[in-house]
Amino acid sequence: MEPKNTTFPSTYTASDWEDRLYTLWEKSGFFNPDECIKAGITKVDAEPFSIVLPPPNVTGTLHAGHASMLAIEDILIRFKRMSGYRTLWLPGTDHAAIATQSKVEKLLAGEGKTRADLGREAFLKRVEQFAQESHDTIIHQTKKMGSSLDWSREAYTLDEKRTLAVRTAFKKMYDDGIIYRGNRIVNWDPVGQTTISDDEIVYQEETAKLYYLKYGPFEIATARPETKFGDKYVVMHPEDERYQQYAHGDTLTVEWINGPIEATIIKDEMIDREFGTGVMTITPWHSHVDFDLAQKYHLDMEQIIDQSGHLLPIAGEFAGKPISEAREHIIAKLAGKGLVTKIDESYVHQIATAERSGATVEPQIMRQWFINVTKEFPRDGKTVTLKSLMQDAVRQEKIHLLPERFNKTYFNWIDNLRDWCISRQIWFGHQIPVWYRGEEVFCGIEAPEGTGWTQDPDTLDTWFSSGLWTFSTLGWPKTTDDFQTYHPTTVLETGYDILFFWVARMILMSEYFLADIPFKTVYLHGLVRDEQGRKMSKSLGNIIDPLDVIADYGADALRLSLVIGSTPGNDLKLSTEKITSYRNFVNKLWNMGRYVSLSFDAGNVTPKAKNVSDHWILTRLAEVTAEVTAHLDHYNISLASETLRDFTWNEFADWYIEIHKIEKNDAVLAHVFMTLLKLWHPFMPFVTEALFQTFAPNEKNPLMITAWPKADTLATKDDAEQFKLVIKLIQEIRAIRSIYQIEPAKKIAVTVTAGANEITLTQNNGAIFQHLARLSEIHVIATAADTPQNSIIVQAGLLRAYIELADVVDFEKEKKRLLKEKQDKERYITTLETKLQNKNFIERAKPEIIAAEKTKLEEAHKHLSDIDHHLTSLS
RNA sequence: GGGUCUGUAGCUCAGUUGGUUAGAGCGCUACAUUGACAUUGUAGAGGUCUCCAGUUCGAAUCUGGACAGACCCACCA
Repeated sequence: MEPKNTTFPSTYTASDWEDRLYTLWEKSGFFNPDECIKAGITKVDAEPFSIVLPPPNVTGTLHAGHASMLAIEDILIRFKRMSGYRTLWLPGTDHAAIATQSKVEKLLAGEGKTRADLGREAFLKRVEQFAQESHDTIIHQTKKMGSSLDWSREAYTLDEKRTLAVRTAFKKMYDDGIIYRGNRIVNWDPVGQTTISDDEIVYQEETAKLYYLKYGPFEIATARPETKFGDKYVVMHPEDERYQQYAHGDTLTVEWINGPIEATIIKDEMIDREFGTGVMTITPWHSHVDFDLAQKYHLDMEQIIDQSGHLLPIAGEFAGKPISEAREHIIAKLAGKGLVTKIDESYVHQIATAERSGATVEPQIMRQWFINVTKEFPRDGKTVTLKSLMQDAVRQEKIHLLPERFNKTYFNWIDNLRDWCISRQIWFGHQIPVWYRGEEVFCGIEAPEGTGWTQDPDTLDTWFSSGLWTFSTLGWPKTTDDFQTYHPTTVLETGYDILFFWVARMILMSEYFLADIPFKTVYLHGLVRDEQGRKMSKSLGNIIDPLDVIADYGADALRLSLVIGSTPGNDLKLSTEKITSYRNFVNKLWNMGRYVSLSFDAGNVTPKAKNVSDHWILTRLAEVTAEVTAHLDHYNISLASETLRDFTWNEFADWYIEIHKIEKNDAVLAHVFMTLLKLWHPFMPFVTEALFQTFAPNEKNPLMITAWPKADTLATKDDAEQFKLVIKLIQEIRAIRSIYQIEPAKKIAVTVTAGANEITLTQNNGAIFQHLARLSEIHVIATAADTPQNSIIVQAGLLRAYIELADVVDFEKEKKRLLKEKQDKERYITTLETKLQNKNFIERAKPEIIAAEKTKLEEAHKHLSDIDHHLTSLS
């Protein structure tokens, strides 16, 4: 039979459909919740469901990790939209200050230029041009994934509205004294020529030389002799008995690199007595711990190394030399003076490097802008700090992290949190809204009136603007409808690698400015790795480009492979084999549609269960609908799609469609298939919409906005149960065919029996066997209560089938098979009986479990007696 | 140094509060193939649930320990 629709090809070609369908959806306007309300699809007072897209950096293109983020979020959004929620998914991009600037600087370096050659204005133009190109690429890729984002609300962290939000936020914090400017020790990146935050540091293990130096009567150890010129404090533990003769504050003259200096004894408990000799000298200008110590005792601090990594005049003859060059010379000089006692060549330590430039971070004391995370202020009659606000949001379960174990990591991070340095010495970003004129300082949203003002040249850490993202995108500081409807947002879905960078900072900002949480649930996805579990990187050449995959396999296949097997907090391995297998599944679904189209009659036919197979499939459909809905409600996206896939392939395609070829009920077939299209739509929007449009072309009412299926059914459970047994029995019979290698052409004659008070074979499922004769070469010759002679027994529940195979079967072999089965069964019965005779079990186990065990025992006894009976009949 | 997680079939992993004779996909083996689909179907083989001890009537599941691995945080100079 030809398909009614002769244009229904036997293979689904994703590229023929995807762009067309995305345009169809976009034109419909239904990505925008306002349009859904206008069209009556969503009720005005419906519960809102909102997600703001974690804005990709405008540094280039999207990778597999972005693709997985888009897939997960789109699934949640499409599911909720179909379920009737007022659903908003808001897109945007991030200017990503340092990352973007350094990318452009690299491009410039290729042309032999630096940012200084261009000047601030021309350089910024260049960056913005690059950012615009990246933006366009990213939007194109995002659409290719099928993302149902509301483009009418698109935002950019550096656009006009977000700039207003940033300046408003800065001014408020400045006025409240939360933001302050101060001389403090910061992480200086000598290559990027900017400060960076603690989180932008990557520690790398390095084997270096550890020098043991004579410092007066003491011996100190250092890996960095070049910082030691100004060391005039020597620190030891107050309870260290070796140094009892020295008191805190004592001074003594020691011979040092450039001649004698006066050293002061400091006693402090932070010293580890076990390390080296238990004595160290400090360099407050270039070490965080030393700085803390110097502040504690009000010690002098002196700069030794300049911002480009060269030694200052304090180094005497070494002044002007870069660190790397100076180190060995300094040691040589010290050795000449007899001050080097030992050199440990294999000292392993962690050195701090800048994430972006790769340079070794040099701590420096500099004048920078900070957010004070420990400043106390009143809130609702209590005294709070930014730290405590961040802790409480999660501790009081206003925000749920998924998986929950990240709570601990989160609290741990906050405990160790220091003031956040928010100023950066780069050009691309939000320039700090502070102006100076002589001693005057002005902070405002606009530049101050009058002449002679100059704006602070620094820009803000990019995470300052991203921290405002959940509400700056919704119109804040204005009180817009969007803000009132969609904030706090429902879910934040992002990678666990930016929990601190971003998630924590959004909580900080939202709690401070709105006294509210930014989102209720945080779904933290893992990293996408290659098939061997390695990170994807250019140098390994193992990058899977989402666009390539979409071109070769289609967006739906990519989405499935990114979602199935992916659980919150765990990394995902992606391989082409995996993508291929889901492409196959997409095609399988397409062909199910092709089969359904053979008998599909447009027009709404109410499905009515006739055959037991109908009762079965409708009951299962209802069960699966309920399961999938529950899984999605609990963010178990992988489980939801696996449940659906198993049902679609193993039950609907392999059984129901096969049976439909014999026992037709077109209305039920079409109903189940159409319901499956809806259930699958969030996971694979393209192929489901393509099928939907093929069956019932309706561009105004796409599948995308049809109502999510309900889990009720007209079928009866008993009939469904009965059919399950029949399926099981057929599987047993097929196994026999395989065991005895009975050729497929040969029909098997089967006698089916069931006891009078047990499940009986109705006219209907008796018919199934007869019809199945063609399908699985099973031929039911009778239904009887008696055991036929010389036959093989198979059973499913209380159904039994006797297969008459006298001409093909070696009955000695069959006896052996039965004896083995008997042994297994007896062992099983013993286990069950022991269990059921156990008083503790009877008293403590749940009644359902006991009942289930009893049924199992009953069945096992029945099977055993059947086997016995059959064994005697064989001999 | 502190912390988190993982260890189940050859591979990738499910396994909800302890209770079916421990599951799936891929791979492997055998068979089938004009059929909606060779991007398919049917069946099979394959597991001491890393190891040891404990709690319990009962442990893949809970507790302690060992071993192996992954990751995060932290400038012991």
